[in-house]
Amino acid sequence: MSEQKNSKIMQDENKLIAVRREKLADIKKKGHAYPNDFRREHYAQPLVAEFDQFDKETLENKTVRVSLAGRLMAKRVMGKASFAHVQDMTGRMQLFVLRDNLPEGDYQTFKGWDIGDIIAVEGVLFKTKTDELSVRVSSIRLLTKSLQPLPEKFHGLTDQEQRYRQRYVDLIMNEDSRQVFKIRTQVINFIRQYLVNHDFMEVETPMMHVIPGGATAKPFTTHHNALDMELFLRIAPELYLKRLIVGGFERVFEINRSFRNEGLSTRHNPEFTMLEFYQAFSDYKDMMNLTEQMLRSLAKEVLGQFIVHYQGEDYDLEKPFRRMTVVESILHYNDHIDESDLATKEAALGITKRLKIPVEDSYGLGKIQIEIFEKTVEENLHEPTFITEYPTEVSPLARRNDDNPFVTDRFEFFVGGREVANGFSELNDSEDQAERFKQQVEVKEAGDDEAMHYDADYIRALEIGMPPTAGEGIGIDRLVMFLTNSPSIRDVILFPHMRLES
RNA sequence: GGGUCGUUAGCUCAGCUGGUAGAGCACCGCACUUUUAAUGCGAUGGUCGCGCGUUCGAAUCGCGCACGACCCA
Repeated sequence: MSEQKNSKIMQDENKLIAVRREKLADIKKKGHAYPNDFRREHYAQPLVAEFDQFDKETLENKTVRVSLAGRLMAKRVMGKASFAHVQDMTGRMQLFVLRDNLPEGDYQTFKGWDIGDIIAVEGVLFKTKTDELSVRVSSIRLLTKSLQPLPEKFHGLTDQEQRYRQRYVDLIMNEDSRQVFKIRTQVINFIRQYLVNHDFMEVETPMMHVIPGGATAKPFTTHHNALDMELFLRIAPELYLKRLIVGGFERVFEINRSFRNEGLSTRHNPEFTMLEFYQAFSDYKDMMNLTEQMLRSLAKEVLGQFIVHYQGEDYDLEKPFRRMTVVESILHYNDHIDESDLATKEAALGITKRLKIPVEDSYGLGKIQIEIFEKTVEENLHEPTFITEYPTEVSPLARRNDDNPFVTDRFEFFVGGREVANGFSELNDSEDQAERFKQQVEVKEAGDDEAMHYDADYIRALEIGMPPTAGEGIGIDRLVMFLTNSPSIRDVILFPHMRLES
């Protein structure tokens, strides 16, 4: 029967896995195959940090007993002696496994283990002929049998698709990848601490919205069975965070996952992480200053320096960030456009025609300016740059500028040719906000499914009274891309959305 | 949505104008007490992404599809 079963396995799985499955069956026959009674006392990297400085003899005299656990990543058997590497969450440690240092039979067992197995070892630290800190192993156990072979050790896992789909393998094999996600965690920790230190309060607001708001984007829909109602996954937490400002929590932030039902690209994942923060009694200029200081400190903290290397260019975040208006930036990057070309809708339409930018009849001058900006300016904004004075038409939640109501007190922050942040003085005039919502609804009814809904409860909140406030959203994924020199958003998301495997 | 490139052993990749499928590593066996891509010898391993077509004959040529990467809107 076992013969039959084995031959079936051979048909179903490749031989490498079948061999390992037989080894596992053997272990199961002898006892518990997945023991969970080992407790390690040390990690690889800290041991290197503490003991690598000592020479051979000093180390021998210290007799440092250690116990480690992790994944077997290399195994070099030379008769009765072997070298191996075990990898834990901090790094790798070399093992020197000698038959005569182990209990009878254990060495033979060890030789049957595979790269990828999870093992536990005990022994004494020493240095090899080549001066590598290692463990002279006196006890060794298999804790978890690995059935799937890991990629070949020299090249590792290089196929991008496999790295995204099987991130667990990518993390085992690629130090670079581990580093990216460690930095991501540090970025989030730093930002959280930075804001907390500035009296901000971290909050959690709903991810299921009855009315999707706070951004112009297509939402995902879902359904609540008991209430029999359609719900939307949030596209932004903005309107809830500002309700909290109304409620008297004058500085709030949320590191939030938001969802937008758009295409996939190297800059877009359907779910993404954003920081939004709001501060009462401040304006968009305060937000720009805070952003500049926070990003500067962030780079220094997680990279150890102000210089960021991104895709072949160096960015010095210590220098003051550039600031220019939307119109200024268009003029700066387009020799053939002058101010009068952007002053009226008719003139601006001449430019879009010349640049072959598709335009809808419903677009006003503000929207047309932004289309020109996105087409001709955005990708050129490499140096850290704040772009200000966004048209009111494309900023339905932002406060109008006191001197020029055509634009709002809003900015976006760009670096490396990508938008990373968006902030503004908040619109707290409930009547103006109601008007803007109505305009959005009109645009929506005209066919723009990214336009906003009318949110009556939000208007009610503003009527209670929201103090003068400024707020901002920062795309954490894009920020991490920049700081880790990652060309694709998928490189900084542990499990990026992929099509189904065929 | 459009274009370009890719998909061959567990992994990394060769495979020319069509003629019985290859290497390295891994795996299996043997040897080996300081290696680190360990080494030496030997063996095993394939629905060439999927489908249709052209052909005496297709990994190779054509068409379609799937998935991925990059570029463009």
